[in-house]
Amino acid sequence: MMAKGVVTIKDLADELGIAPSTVSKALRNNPAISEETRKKVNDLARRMNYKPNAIALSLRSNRTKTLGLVIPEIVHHFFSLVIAGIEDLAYDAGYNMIIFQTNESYNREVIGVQTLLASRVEGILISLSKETRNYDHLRNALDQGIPMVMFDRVTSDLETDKVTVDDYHGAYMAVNHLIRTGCRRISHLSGPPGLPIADLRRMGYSDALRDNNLEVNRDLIMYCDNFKQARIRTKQLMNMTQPPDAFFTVNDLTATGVIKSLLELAIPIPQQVSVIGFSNDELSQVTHPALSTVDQHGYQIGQASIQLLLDRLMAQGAALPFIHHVIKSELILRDSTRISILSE
Amino acid sequence: MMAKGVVTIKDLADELGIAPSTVSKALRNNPAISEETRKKVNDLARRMNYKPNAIALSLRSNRTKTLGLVIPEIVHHFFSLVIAGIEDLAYDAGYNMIIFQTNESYNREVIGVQTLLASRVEGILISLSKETRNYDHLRNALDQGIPMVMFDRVTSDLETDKVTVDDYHGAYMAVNHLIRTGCRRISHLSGPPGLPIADLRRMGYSDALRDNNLEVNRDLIMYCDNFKQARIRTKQLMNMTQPPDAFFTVNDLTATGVIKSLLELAIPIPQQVSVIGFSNDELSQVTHPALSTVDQHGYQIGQASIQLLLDRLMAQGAALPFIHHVIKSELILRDSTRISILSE
DNA sequence: GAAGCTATTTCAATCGATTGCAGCCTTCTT
DNA sequence: AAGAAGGCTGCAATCGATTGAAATAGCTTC
Repeated sequence: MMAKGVVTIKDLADELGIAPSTVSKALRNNPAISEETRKKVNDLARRMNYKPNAIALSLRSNRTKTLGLVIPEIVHHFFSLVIAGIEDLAYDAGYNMIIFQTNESYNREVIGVQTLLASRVEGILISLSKETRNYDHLRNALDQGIPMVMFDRVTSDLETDKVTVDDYHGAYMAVNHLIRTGCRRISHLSGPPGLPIADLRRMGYSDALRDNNLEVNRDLIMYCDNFKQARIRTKQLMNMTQPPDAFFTVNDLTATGVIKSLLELAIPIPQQVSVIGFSNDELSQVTHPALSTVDQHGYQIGQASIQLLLDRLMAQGAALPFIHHVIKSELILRDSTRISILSE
Repeated sequence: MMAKGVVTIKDLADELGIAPSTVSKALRNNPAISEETRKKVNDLARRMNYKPNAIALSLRSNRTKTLGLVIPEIVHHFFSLVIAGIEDLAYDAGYNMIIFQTNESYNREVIGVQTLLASRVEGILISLSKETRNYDHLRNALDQGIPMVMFDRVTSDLETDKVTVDDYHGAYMAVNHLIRTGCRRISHLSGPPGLPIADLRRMGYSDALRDNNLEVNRDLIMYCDNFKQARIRTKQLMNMTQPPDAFFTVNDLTATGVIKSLLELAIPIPQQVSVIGFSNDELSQVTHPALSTVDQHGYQIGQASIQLLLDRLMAQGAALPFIHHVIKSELILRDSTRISILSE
């Protein structure tokens, strides 16, 4: 049975000795078809396990029920959370997701977007690669009328819906908490300048200091966003004549490097030095002491992004205003920071 | 310019006053077309930013250049590594990936596979959900001639290519190392019975004990595979009159729970108690002490899986033998285990 | 000048499904 | 008994691109 591979409407028609168009109408419950024929067709379709060819349907309807996702790296807890959020809602709305990872390469991002366009995705979700400075590939997509939502790594050069976390405010809250618990020399291990999320977090850090009448000391700010570098930088910083009494890092992995180095130096956390990361990765609950951090709510970012895209698809090209949805970040206090000692 | 949306071959033909078939042949460098026409067509195509409609091509050629991936959860370091391995090679081979996550639900797995079939993917990569006991949805796909590769969570009920990590051997190596470094009462925190990867790791544990003439003590084996439970179980076990001197856990997150509890109990690691996890997640280098573990090589598993699938697609349905590719696991020794003290 | 060649181009069918319209067959009406 | 009406079914075009076959134009040759 069914050695021929895939069953088409024509196969059903031939089997029953009727026209393909009749079969099609019967399957779609067109009222012009008699009850008898309808039943015959449906029965046979079930028996032969007929499934409509989505490709043919797409060609005819010009709808692919497919969305494209372009993402820097899947192997990041944050991004995989975003993907999960997107997947879950896309699935409920009956959309397939084609996923491209750019590995932070601009070239792959361009090719990815082009491939998605060739596949006739109905919409695109994208988080920009670290290298991306030119947006022609995205303008191209927008010109073709493909709706787009940028999330997390966005640019103000394009008019699209956007979803970001309030990096600035998250950083501000974190640093403010450090100050309120008595820290005065707070070091910041930051991401590369020019990367918006890193810049925003650095600004939040600086502004929190200023608002508390603390000077921003450039010697305490380093560009360092991974575990290995953090190990080195921490020891350098702790060797200063006036070492920091707290670290605020651009991500959790960097913070774990700080913690590890501090433990090796036998510096008590948080009694002598406090540490706050950023992301609330899985690993933040696992360190000793458990890491205080800022939750980015990746799953919600994913959900908000796909929701904006679905809304726009629903609107059928009606001119909805562009929305920039800012997801609230949340300060998660664990054991790498002191309990608030200053109350106002 | 280009307000009409997407450019088709017919648009080019109308613009030049020639037939669509001529345009098509010119674009594909058919020798029957004059140099002059070819140039005119290619120039216009570039100017109007013509891109062939992949849907139409798929319908005609019956090739979608798309593969399907069904995976329990994206938000797992191991699985995201696998996806990355798959993505990278699929991309190089010119294939798109449609991804479905089942969230460990059998129903979603069935729907996912059916959707992939409707989308006419050319092949399927799948890691079974924890619930899956019936394989009709997969047999269905195989009957339609869709090649399939199962990875990590596989079943012997189906004849397909498979890629797994040598869980048994990894566990055996881990426990053997514990014994060689002097541990005698080794507890195992295991995954649910019936889940092949958990069963294999438990067997590796038991066999290593037996081969070293140690008894398998059922009191030291617990079903516990997450951080929270591990915190509780560890304290229970350490309260025994003869507490364990080592823990081997089914995954890294569980191991981090053990470490945290031991630290709280002020039990020195590895001097009094050793710990080995399984996976080599990002978090294993982050604990204090850094966690010894077994690397599953997720990225390679992904690469091996997609390679098997691509090979089969290349073979054009020729009857290749089914391959079960077992990826070597690797014991990663960090600071939660002692240095080998017994040499033979 | 008619037949034959060659170089180009167009026609038409195809992939699988959908759908407005035409057409056929019954049956009812007058 | 002829014509109208209504119920079903089939025809053909369509979506975008490809490709073998047919057609056309231009040119040579005897």
